[in-house]
Amino acid sequence: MKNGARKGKSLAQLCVEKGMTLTKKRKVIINVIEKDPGHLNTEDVYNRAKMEDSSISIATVYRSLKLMRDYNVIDHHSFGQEHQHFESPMKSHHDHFVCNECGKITEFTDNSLEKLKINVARSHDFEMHSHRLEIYGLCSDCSKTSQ
Amino acid sequence: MKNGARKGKSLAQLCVEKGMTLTKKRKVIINVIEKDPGHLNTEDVYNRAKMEDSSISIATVYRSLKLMRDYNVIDHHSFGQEHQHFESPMKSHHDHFVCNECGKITEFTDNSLEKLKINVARSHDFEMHSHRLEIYGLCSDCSKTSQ
DNA sequence: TTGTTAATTGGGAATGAATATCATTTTTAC
DNA sequence: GTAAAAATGATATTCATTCCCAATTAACAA
Repeated sequence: MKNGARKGKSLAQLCVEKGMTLTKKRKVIINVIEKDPGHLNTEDVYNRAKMEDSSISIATVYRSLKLMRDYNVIDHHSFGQEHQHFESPMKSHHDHFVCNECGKITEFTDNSLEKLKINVARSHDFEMHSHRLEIYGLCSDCSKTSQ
Repeated sequence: MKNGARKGKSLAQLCVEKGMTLTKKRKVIINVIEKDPGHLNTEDVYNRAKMEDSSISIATVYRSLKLMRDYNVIDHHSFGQEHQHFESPMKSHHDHFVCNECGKITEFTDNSLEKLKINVARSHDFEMHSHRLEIYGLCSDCSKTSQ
């Protein structure tokens, strides 16, 4: 399976395989992304990267993230009106719950949903490369307190 | 059903029901959205609205769209890095294919997919208000020519 | 190593969509 | 009609993202 094959490889390895030059700055950025299991926006990545290398520029962060996006080694999302978020594709594919109340983003996976997506694309003669599903509403915490 | 109940009502009616003031300018904007069956971005709406009322300002278009969004009488999307798109919710819910090559956005509906989304949200104790699914890849035209 | 060339970078300017401001106009409620 | 509230137009502002260019670093043949 696609994601299975990726597991075990570091983000750095993936970047090299795709032909990206691994500079010092990029290593720092990659490191930041790999360390964090959640969703990071560009500002987050920048702030954390600066802790390791204070000379790093926001432009480099933007460029590197864009590059990794283009090379398909990281996933990016833009939830609603929010800024772009990035996450390492090391983990297998998942979708998101976005809470309209507290803004919390939770991941979930559902195999039958994944299969259905593939079927739907196929039946519409669409060659699927990627997909994303976001479900908006109230997370369990917020739906309790709003009663 | 939710969308079924909406069918037949005009966007203008919906706005009034929700408590929005129906000004001349807003009528023009509503008219533009209702006329177009597809996806409009803010610039599109502005350009078309100006044909009916040349005095209309882009600020008013932004304000009106934002208002209608907040009142849940129109749907908005931001596909990938693209700008926001709007569409009338008169039509029943649908998802989108987004072609990475030509940028074309196609709608599709799949009932079993819809049901599955509901089930998944329920089983994760998430109170679903809305959802969106986008499938990225190559449309049938582009996947042919790229061979 | 060293030199040469290409790629990367830092910092600040530029871009562009979206929002805020405020004086003026239109709506609404009476 | 009139007064208060809401909406509008024009423009300024914000803010994430990208561009620009000189300086730095990487790649690699000799």
